[in-house]
Amino acid sequence: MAVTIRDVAKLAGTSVSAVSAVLNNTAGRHIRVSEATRQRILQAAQQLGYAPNPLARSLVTGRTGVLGLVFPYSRAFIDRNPFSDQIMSGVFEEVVNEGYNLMLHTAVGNDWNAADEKMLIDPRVDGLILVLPNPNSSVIARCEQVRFPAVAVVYATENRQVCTINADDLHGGYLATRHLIELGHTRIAHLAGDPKVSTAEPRLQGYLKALREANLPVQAEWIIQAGFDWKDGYAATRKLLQLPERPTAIFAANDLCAEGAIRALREEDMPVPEEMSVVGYDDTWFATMTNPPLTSVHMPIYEMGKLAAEVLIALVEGRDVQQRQFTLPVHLTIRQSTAPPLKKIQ
Amino acid sequence: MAVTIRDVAKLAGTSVSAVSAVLNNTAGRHIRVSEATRQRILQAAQQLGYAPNPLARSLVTGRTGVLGLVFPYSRAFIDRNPFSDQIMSGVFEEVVNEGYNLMLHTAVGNDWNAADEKMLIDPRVDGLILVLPNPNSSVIARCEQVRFPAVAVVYATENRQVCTINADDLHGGYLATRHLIELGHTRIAHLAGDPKVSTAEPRLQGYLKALREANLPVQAEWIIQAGFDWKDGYAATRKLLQLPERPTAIFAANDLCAEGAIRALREEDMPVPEEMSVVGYDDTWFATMTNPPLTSVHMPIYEMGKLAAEVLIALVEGRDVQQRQFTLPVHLTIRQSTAPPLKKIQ
DNA sequence: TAATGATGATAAAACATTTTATCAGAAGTA
DNA sequence: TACTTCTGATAAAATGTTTTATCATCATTA
Repeated sequence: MAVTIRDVAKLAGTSVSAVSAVLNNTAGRHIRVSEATRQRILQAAQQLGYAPNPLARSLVTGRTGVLGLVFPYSRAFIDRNPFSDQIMSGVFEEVVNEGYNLMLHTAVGNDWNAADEKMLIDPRVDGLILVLPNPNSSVIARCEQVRFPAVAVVYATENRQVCTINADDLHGGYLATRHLIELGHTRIAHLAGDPKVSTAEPRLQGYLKALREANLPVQAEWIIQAGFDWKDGYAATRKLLQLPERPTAIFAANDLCAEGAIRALREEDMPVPEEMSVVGYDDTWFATMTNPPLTSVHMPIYEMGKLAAEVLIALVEGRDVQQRQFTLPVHLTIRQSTAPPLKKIQ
Repeated sequence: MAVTIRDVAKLAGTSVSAVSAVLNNTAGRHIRVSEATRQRILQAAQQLGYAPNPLARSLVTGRTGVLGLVFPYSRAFIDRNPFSDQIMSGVFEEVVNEGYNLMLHTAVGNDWNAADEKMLIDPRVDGLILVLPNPNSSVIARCEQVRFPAVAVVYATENRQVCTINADDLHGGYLATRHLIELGHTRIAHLAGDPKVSTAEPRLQGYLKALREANLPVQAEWIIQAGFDWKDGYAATRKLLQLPERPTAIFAANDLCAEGAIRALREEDMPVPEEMSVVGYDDTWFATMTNPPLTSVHMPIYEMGKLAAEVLIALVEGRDVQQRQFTLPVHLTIRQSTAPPLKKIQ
């Protein structure tokens, strides 16, 4: 059906190996071919519209030019989280620029079983980019075990064989909280993220660090186990507002969580930022769309995706990567959801 | 390096073909194998942790179990448009459920050149899902020409060989406009989408149809060529507000465009919906996040993605698909951005 | 008893490449 | 002249499967 290398060879009146050498620009290495036949081959290939079969090629070379991108599958995560878009966007940019292709993988549950792992570590891809909430995922261990090229976008606490990429979430939590302190707030709540997700803990630690540094007491009931979804922020804030002693500022787990908080506040007629300051996290495009626009810790998500692809490609191509762990800097983007606290007239 | 079928055969003390037959559950068709050796083979495969090489398998079977998903590459489209997420989410759901894999493709420019087409129509994928703004894209033509299984998610005006999937955008435009008319509006503007995108025109036609049906005059300066991005809605609305005779309601090209409109109105201290009603389009999760939450035409984007994958899989597996064009229904989701016009006291 | 048919199994072909080994002839060198 | 080296090229091996063809063996039947 499709035109093969044999057809080209026949039309050019030469051998299969000569065609292969010419079309891969590898003539002169093992196989020599004269300029005349070179031209004949090129012309024949052009005439037949020949395209090499990547499967056959990969089978013998052991390389496919395809990278696997692994996402934790959850409809919520993919559907309504700008995070996944941006990381994919970054990965894509690099992958396309470097002439690679991208294969998408996912798990139906939260983690992977042995059968899934076998599905991931697969000759069809040269390497894997693992976007995982859980740094102890068995997939990572498996990749390390069989030395399959992989880069994990995850906040890894321990030293790992696999390259890991994360943002400085500890500093992010610190920046957000310090900003509120500098505005004059002393009663600052934190809506913490899902503790199963690796970024939740360092953000909380950053929050605590800033409080300690300013000699502010840590109020246990102002640290609420919320989550990364919109509804988590909403529910947590409602809980917060029922406390006898209310905070004057909220540092939310991420932008969606912050939006949930703003809604709960709006329902209670507490204007943001006048009566309550709110800081988000991630600083995706979504942060500019809320009302008021969110002050948020900027996470270089796009850059993390791009870097992940970059490192993986280096690994795949055999270049040695000296660095094991990459921690990208964060910064604070100040918008209109934060302001000094109201002076209480007593 | 990796364990092959030959290793399994050797350990089981049998032939390669027997192993293949047993592991593919195809024993009895051409090759017969006794229960005893069957067990030996199974045990050997298990013991060695054998996984078949998909490349080699695909090379001979001509099937890969991989579908290609083609997106128009634009950073804006991928980054900040809930549309792409949802369609991908739908495709993913079906693909995972049916045991297929997904390969992501894109073009750096807006369309594809001949070299790109060769890259898309590729033995590595069994078929293509084409998410294209332009129904006249050469990729579609190419797929039709070489009879490569493909499904296009696009509003196709003409009858095509390739299966196309779209939503009833004409009816959507009609629903949005009729809703405003029923609220009592008589001066309704439309911020039209990019005419190069195939959904723009039918939405405009639906708008016109509703106006005609209600015997309302069509005011040319109230139909503004805007676009599908946030900034387009913002700019168009500013233009609209400078007109001597202002409308009392706006039907925007999509939700992002509507949000831009709301912002421009907020800057001019025109509260929505009191002084201006705004209707969006798409009804993604984003529509619930704006202030006020958007009345919007619900597009079954997720379902379109899912259906696209479903149809393509049917095509790939050789089941005959009787229907060529699939048009999914839309409906209106009413929220708080629309209200009756203010009664003018004269 | 010879022919037929079923059973269990294997060898070999095919898939489309790349890579390695081989080979004939020309040219250069002792 | 005889030996080596270089040049242009091809045949064959290898990649890891599935599929087709072939082959014994044994039971069944005429």
